[in-house]
Amino acid sequence: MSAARRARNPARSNQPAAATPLSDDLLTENGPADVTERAFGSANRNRLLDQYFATRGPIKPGEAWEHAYRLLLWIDRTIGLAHCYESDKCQPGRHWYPRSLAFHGWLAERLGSTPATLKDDVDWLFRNVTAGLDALVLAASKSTMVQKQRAPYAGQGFPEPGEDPKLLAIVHDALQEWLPAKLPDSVERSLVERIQTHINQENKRKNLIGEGFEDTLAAILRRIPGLAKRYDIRTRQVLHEIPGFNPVRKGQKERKVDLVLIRKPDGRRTLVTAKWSVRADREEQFTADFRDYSRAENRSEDFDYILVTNEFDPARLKRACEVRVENALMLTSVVHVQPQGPLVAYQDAVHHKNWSAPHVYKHIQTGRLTSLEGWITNLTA
DNA sequence: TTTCGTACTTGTTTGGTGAC
DNA sequence: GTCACCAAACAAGTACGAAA
Repeated sequence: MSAARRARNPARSNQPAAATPLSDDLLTENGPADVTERAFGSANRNRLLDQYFATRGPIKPGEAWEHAYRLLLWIDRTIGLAHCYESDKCQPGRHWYPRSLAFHGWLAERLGSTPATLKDDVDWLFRNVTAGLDALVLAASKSTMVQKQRAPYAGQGFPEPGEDPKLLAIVHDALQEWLPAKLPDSVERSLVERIQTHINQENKRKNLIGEGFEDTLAAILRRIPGLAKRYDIRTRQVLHEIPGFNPVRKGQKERKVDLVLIRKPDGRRTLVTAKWSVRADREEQFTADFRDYSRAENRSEDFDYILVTNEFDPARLKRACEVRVENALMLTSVVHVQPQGPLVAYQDAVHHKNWSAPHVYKHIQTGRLTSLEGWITNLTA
């Protein structure tokens, strides 16, 4: 990467970067001054992570999962419970609803919260990313630039941004008994815009969970006493920039590793694939990545290949623990943010011999499926 | 500097199969 | 009929690199 490009994309330099200021045009009088144009981008994520940890001091291995959940775990708005599985299967009456209830209650207790207030104790990163974004989006629709763009069409009845007659009808229908009079048009538009912005922001969460999970893990590891001194910790590292790996052949695509830990005393390399959740297509990717890493390795030395995940599905966890390459387990370790979570969720299924849950229970017992705490403790040993 | 295409991440939606 | 499990298509956003 050129120096000029690195300057334009400070996040890729692995160095904390200052937030990019917004143009004045997008700021309201009361608008946020510190919201970046790339609110979900690396620079803003790391700025917020620094802010989150600024008052918290060093982290003990046993606290790592709490920080991961406080930062990233969210409440599924359709059921009001902590998200642990696909939304459709968690709806009331379906088989993951009681499991979501169990997990929600357990988590509230463990975080010193209550089932009612847990929503305020998790999802810190997303709530802070979007805190100013709502105002920003609403301000953008009224900015001088927008007024200028609409000027040639003034008075021709063009729809205003955010007009949604159906949504408005729902609001009116629900509130007609309590509304003394029709709301002014400007109030109606503002209300609809705020509702739409609120819903749209939720759709952006997945973008924070992706690289945000990698950044959160790195931020936690760097704050474990002694770990940052002992390991070189890098996120989204190009494979050939890791000691002992060849560059890709000409014409082939560069490989990046989600998280890399290089032990300073002996150069032992730990390649981490961080996936908040797992799907079948991503499982295939684990194997493809591992084969590429193995082919590129040029020291003839072992390296560790670790999956860190928050997947709750027992079948997917089981497969991750058991996937083999050339008659050996492919993953050195499978790390779950907090294995007690899945166990609490599907305790009803751990004795069902034909399901995957008992296998997951066994993998946890044997240490094949370990916790964030267990993995970090092992790193510091 | 801006625009566009591509690659990548995530969760959601939809639909299917097989066991019980 | 219910549930676990599987798979593909999709949606939304970030980031990179090339071209204009």
